[in-house]
Amino acid sequence: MSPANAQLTREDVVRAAMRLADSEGLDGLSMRRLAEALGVTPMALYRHVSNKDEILAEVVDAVLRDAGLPDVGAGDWAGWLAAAAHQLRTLLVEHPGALGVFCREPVTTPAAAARLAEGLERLQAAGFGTDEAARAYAAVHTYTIGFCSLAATRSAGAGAHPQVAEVAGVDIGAFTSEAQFRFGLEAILAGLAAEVRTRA
Amino acid sequence: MSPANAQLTREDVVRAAMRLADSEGLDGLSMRRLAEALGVTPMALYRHVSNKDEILAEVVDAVLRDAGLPDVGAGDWAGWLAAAAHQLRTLLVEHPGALGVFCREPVTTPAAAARLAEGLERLQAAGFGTDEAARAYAAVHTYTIGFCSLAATRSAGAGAHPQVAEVAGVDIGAFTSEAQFRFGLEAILAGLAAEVRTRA
DNA sequence: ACCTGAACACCGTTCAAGT
DNA sequence: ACCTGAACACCGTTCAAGT
Repeated sequence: MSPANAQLTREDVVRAAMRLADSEGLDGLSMRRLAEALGVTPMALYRHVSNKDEILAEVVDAVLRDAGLPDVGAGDWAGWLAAAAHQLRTLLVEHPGALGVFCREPVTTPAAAARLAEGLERLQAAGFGTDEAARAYAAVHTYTIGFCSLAATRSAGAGAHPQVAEVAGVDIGAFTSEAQFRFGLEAILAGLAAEVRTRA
Repeated sequence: MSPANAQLTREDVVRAAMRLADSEGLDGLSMRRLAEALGVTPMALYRHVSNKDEILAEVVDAVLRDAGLPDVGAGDWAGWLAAAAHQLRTLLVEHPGALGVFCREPVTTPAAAARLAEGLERLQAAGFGTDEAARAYAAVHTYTIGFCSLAATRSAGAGAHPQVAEVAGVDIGAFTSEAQFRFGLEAILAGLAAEVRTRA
């Protein structure tokens, strides 16, 4: 089945891990299944990566790098943050393997650092202080990760949970809709805008 | 060692699970270790609960019930939401087992439903529409879970990760401080206040 | 009714060995 | 240099059996 006559590379491992996590979900990504998908024994992977966490970190970096950074006109800090948040949400929905990493450990890969650096630059250019810019970026980032983390529990199992639709008369499913994401994001951005206005 | 002469009860199992998760972290809570702590074989647990998820759900409900609801004067919707968020954050830091459940599945236990119901009541009394109230509650809830999820990755291992302090010149550790939590929370609440003001 | 022993189908990872 | 086989120390859960 597997046409992998050629030698296995680190890139092969990472790309296969992305595909496996995309299709099977985060729980479906195991070293053993990954090895199977590559037509190789589990231990062969350890020639190319030192452990599973390293694979996941590479998956995150690949996903962020593939996406690039939001293309928003300079000067519009809120627009950039919003675009970055929406883009990150889309990525994490499509790549549950990456979401798992964000929830498990601090993500400090090159692509993540580049993203943070550009965010800070735009915020500072708009009048945010150094600390304030970091806090603003972190607030949006935290909200986005949290939202995706909750959203994943509602969709991943595809019926794993009893599909509880209502709690206290509220449609729980709507908690993870895109409209809900936008609502909360805009509240944060409005709050940040008010904050920076008082500084200026 | 174990003085469990008396018969095992469901309550015993849940309380032991809380203690284990509190002391060993979420990863340390396994059926086998839980059984060991109770001086019993793993399968004995299945007489009292149907699976691990059920234990975790009970842990969440016990934690929320023990905490009660914030005691804030009527009329102050923002104060109540802020108190509820800070309280939830404290609970989740102290009980990583509960955090794991929030990140894994929709929490719809009685105590969670009571919490949601009171939040909605207060928001609606303050002029939020039915949908708007649910969205406002969800935004704060999402932010809080997300924050705690990220915070847990920085502290749980207690040095499991290389303690990367700086990314792009920013102190990553500050992303999960209580001051940062307050900052983001206040931004959301300010945004929500502005939103409801335009409705009124 | 309550608990145990043995087993099934999984994990991540290490170590010694093969080519 | 690259991969394999066997093994270690774990998981959650089921099933048949013991008392």
